Amino acid sequence: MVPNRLRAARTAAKLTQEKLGVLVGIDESTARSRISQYENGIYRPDFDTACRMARILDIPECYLFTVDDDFAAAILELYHQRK
Amino acid sequence: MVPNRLRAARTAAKLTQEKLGVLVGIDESTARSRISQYENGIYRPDFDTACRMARILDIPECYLFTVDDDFAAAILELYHQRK
DNA sequence: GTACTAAGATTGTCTTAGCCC
DNA sequence: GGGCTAAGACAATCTTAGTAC
Repeated sequence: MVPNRLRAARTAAKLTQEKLGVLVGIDESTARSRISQYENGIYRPDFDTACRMARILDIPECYLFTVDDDFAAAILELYHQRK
Repeated sequence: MVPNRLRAARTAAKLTQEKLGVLVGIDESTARSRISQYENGIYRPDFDTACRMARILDIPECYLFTVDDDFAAAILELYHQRK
């Protein structure tokens, strides 16, 4: 997962790290720590967790795995066109 | 990573599991085992390995992380349009 | 030759318990 | 409140060695 994509999508959704973590099913005692580790590139979530985050943030899961910024933007467009 | 996406892209590229593994920098003594484990969903590669595989297979890395088949096809189209 | 798998070795993430602003 | 991080606990992957077709 690309750490910056997660942070960008979370702040766009106006959620705190803890709120996002709890919404995807992480225990509230560890949600803050884990999301922070993901956004700072210390650790990577497993694919299922990434998919749940994408669902909450209303983005396609593959957006979180796109390195190129322009291609990432194009994917978001494609996603909203199809909704 | 979605195991079937990797297998589909590898067979489309007409590579054996071992050949793909070696091309992405995995030692030839373990390449066969690891790619097999990835394609059968036993283990998941780390993101860097997935990106190197995508590069060899000429697909966007995010294609390997797209669950929906139709959206995956659309991403491939988008990728080839932009090349 | 090609693909698959069990199990110990290895490397990763997760939780806990704090910290700073 | 919101975000970040060190370190031990824990769970994942990787390598080895071998099987099956």
